[in-house]
Amino acid sequence: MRSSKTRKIKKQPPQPVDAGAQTLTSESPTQNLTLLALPPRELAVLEPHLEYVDLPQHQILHEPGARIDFAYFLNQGLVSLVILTADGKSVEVALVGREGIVGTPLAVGFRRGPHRAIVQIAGSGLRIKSDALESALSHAPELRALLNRYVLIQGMQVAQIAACNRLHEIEQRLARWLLMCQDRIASDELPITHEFLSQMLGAGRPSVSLAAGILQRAGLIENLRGVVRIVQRKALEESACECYRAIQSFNFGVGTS
Amino acid sequence: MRSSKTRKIKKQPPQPVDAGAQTLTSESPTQNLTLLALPPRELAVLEPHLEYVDLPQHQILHEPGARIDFAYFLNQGLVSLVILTADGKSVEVALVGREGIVGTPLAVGFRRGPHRAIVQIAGSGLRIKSDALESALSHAPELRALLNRYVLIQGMQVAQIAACNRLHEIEQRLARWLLMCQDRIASDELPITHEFLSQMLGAGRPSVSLAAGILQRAGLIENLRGVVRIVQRKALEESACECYRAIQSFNFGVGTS
DNA sequence: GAAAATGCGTTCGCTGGCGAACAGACAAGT
DNA sequence: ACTTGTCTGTTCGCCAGCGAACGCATTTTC
Repeated sequence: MRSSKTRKIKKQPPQPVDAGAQTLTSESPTQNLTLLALPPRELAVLEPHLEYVDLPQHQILHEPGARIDFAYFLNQGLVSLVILTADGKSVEVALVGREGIVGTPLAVGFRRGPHRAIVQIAGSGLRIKSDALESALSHAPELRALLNRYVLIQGMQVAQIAACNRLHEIEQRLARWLLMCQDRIASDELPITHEFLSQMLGAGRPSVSLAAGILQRAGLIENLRGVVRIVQRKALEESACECYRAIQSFNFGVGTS
Repeated sequence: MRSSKTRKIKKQPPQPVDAGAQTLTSESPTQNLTLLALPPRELAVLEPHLEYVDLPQHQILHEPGARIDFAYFLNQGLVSLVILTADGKSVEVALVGREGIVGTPLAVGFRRGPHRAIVQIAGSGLRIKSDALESALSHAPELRALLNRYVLIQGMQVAQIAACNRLHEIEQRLARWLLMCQDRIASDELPITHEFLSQMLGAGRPSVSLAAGILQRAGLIENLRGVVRIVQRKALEESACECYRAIQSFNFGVGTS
């Protein structure tokens, strides 16, 4: 059992959810891969309902069991889907960047989901109201197909994480997480604390610090205050488990024949 | 590392895959909940392509990375989706009974998936060729919706298992598995060995025997040779983790507002 | 009936990781 | 300057579970 201080993952400084919201203009095209893959006609259907939002670190996009009011198409940054247990522990079960969408339940008409969606690395994105998305879906078959495909792929990734959680040790899992994180953001400096890492990996904080220390002494990463810098990307891949490559591979080659 | 004897989950007695195949007749209506939920018009689209099959224990329906030739709608029995690692270990990541479908990748047009699908408890079902399913999908919007919804729900279940694998102990996980298994078959006698259980739970066989011994001494179950009998269902639910109820709840209440 | 295979129960040494605790480094605010 | 809060590094006792091994019972095969 964790202390009550860390039971809630992070106390939010009070900030209006609408901070930074503005309409998408043609001067600021999206970088979200799902939106980019849409045919122009369908993008035009969505566009009037898309709203630009900044996503500050640790902002919570939706809570387990609560209404999901928006779907988010990320431009940059990283969102974790997390399961919280009754005794205050937590594990990350999926990781979303600009390749996907936050709010998958909406893709099949559900308005609630069992996960917390929390911004791990600050970024930005376009959001759309649940109602607007649902009515758009009936006029956008390609979007529907893309989202359903993404739901399946995310399921595969979750399954791999399930196996990894059971079979692999913390050092390998830490390496995997750092790599998956770096794949989704530009920099090689990941602004994240060991405490947060421990909650993503479902491990104790000392275990994370220990594993991170080993990786640091091996010259693969560097532990700064609230920042992990990736020094030797290639070597880090070596010390990650097979799950890393497996999960990455799901983003393309699985389908079609 | 396991001994080479147990590396392959089970050597199959050579049996023709088509054993017991025959056409679905109106005298043998399906018990598969997905098929039963279809409007008659769409069921009629599928029916000429559905083929009855017996599913003997330990039959493998598809292998990771290999072509998926059929989708299966189970009538009775239980199929596990399993991830195999390079070093010969295995974990179950999902469990399918008559509520769903085996071959989810086909729902979005993929022909391969990363899991092994293996029959845990013998049963029967209706299968359909991948091609037939895909062309049927374009004329059966309700089927498409049902399958996509199932893909999402299965993803939620996998996520819960991912958390469970990380956070809960083997005794609780064993109880969860036995309950989930019994929910999907009629009897209270589960024909499964500790060895298989250990591969589903991603644990060592002695750990399973030990946990099963504790549950037996507590009067909750009875360990026979190749069979686990559930004696005190209610009490068994008590000793399972919260994940059991969570996973069950996904099969209904999550969606719609 | 004998031999072989299968499955369960149990033991034992070992280790990864937990949980609690404390010290020291750094950052921000006053 | 001092204080307070945050973050990392490290220690320590403890235990769940691993992996290998052995004995024994039951079932299957020949």
